[in-house]
Amino acid sequence: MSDSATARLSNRQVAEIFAAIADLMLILGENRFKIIAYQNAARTIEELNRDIHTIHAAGELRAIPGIGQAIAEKIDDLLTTGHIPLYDKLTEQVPAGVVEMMRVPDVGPKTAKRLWEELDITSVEGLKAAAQAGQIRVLKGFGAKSEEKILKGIELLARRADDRTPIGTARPLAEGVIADLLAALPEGTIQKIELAGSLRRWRETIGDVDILAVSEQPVAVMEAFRSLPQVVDILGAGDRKSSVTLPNGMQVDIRVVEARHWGAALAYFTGSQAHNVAVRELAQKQGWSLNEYALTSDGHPDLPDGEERFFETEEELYAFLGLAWVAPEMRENSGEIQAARQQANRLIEVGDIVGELHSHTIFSDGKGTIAEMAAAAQAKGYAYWNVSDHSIGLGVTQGVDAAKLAEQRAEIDQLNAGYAAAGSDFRLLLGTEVEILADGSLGLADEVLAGLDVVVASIHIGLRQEREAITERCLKAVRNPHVDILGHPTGRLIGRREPSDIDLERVLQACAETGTIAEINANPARLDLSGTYARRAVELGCTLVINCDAHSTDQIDLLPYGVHTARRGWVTAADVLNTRPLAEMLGMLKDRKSEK
DNA sequence: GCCGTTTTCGGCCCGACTGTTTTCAGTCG
Repeated sequence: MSDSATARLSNRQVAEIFAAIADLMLILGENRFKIIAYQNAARTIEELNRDIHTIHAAGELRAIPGIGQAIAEKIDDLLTTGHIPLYDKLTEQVPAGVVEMMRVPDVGPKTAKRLWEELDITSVEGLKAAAQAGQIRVLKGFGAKSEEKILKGIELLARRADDRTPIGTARPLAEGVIADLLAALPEGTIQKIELAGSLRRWRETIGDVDILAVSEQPVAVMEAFRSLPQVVDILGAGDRKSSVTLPNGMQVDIRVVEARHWGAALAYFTGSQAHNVAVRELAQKQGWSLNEYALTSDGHPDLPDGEERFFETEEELYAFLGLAWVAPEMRENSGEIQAARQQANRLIEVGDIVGELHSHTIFSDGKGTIAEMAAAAQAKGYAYWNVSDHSIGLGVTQGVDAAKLAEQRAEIDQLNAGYAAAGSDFRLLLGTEVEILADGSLGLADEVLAGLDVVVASIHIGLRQEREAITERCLKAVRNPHVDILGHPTGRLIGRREPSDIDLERVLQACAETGTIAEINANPARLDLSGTYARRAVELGCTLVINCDAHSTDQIDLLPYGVHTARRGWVTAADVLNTRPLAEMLGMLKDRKSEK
């Protein structure tokens, strides 16, 4: 940890420290419930949609679920002094390499501890050498196979640089596995098959792919699954459950259940774990024990123990427990169970989106012409499409200036006249994605922006500015009456570039005050705003827009990534600008300008 | 360590698979 108490820790960094405390306690054999408390705290902090410094300053740490007196004090220590005495003490007791060893698949805390204490192994490299030399089999309970497994695990660890895969990579691969598996089996072998786990919840990064299927021939499904051409390694091979890895190192698990178990099994394998625990606790209070197959009476007031209830759908299971069906995207134990007691949440759906307000053409870095993009939009059933090429001065790409915009306007007018003549209601709009320059001024003059239909303002350069500078820069753009939409607000690229240090709380507040629309960029590399911040934006009273930021006609198909990200933020169609028909949408933007 | 329309103390989710065992512990999800 840094000696400087002034170094500003991000929510993620704070979360990592609490997760590290939990890891160290695992090795030292601390009370397991205490460890769970630290793990829960780490997870909660990681997923907070407000800056932890803000919450700390407001004295509201204890209001965060899972943060009690003891952990709140430790957060206070960390944020004010840069240290947590307990953490410092734990790191002195356990070599860092021993914690690292737990990252090797199939090496857990017990194994790591024994290897350290009994063989003095304190690093992954040392572990590899010992396994190769056949030194581990001498331990009681270990054999040659254990050594093989460890070496395989280390290889796997090295192969995947990051242990989570961006959803944009994972989803097509997972869908390919399902398609190939269905094709490899005689028709009808599999009655039902669905992605579960974090993919079904549309998390932005995926740990393992979970696939759930119904079949009366589980063994045949297992064999076909493990024989798929893209399988490079088989990690587990049971009669109803198998695990394999794909060439990119991603793990895929499949599980086959009976049809009557589908509802409970799909809920179970969709998770999240925290959501499952909360649902099970709820079941328990009603006298039922819940597993991945069924509810079983256990201490029920009116029933003998052991009575089973099966559910063919998730809806039936939730209803039995007195809950409305919970959308998978909401299942993070962040209030969704309380919400489902009241009523079902009608979240936004892909079909609610009727237009796109952020797109590129060959006038900047896009690959399609205006006409080609428009044709793709019409084919998609959209009612409108805003052409918003980058403004000049972005450096990495050519951009539009006043003259180019006039050229685009002429082309758009002509195309629109054609649509009108053909009796189509589809309309092209002219906008721009104007650069928010380093000082907060914009890449095009106000007079030029005033002549456009919908203006998106975004940051692409100078993303590493310090917090105050980049926040002020953004606020200035948000307050500009000609700016309608703040594009991909944090500039992050998942797994490749951290978000800028922008104070989103202040920026979103300003959006709410000025009526500037905050974007959820649907490109799976961005998903910016994230689900958690989208939820915060709605809480603060912002209107959102979900845009594909398409640079080619096929990128129109990225929309689901944006909509499901919005659903992770509990967003409804009413919260989103481009669910509105053209006239209403433009009216909202106009009202906003007159208020500014 | 957290938490409370059964509790401020006493709970805290459940099962498959693996390897090395002869009945189970460890790991994982």
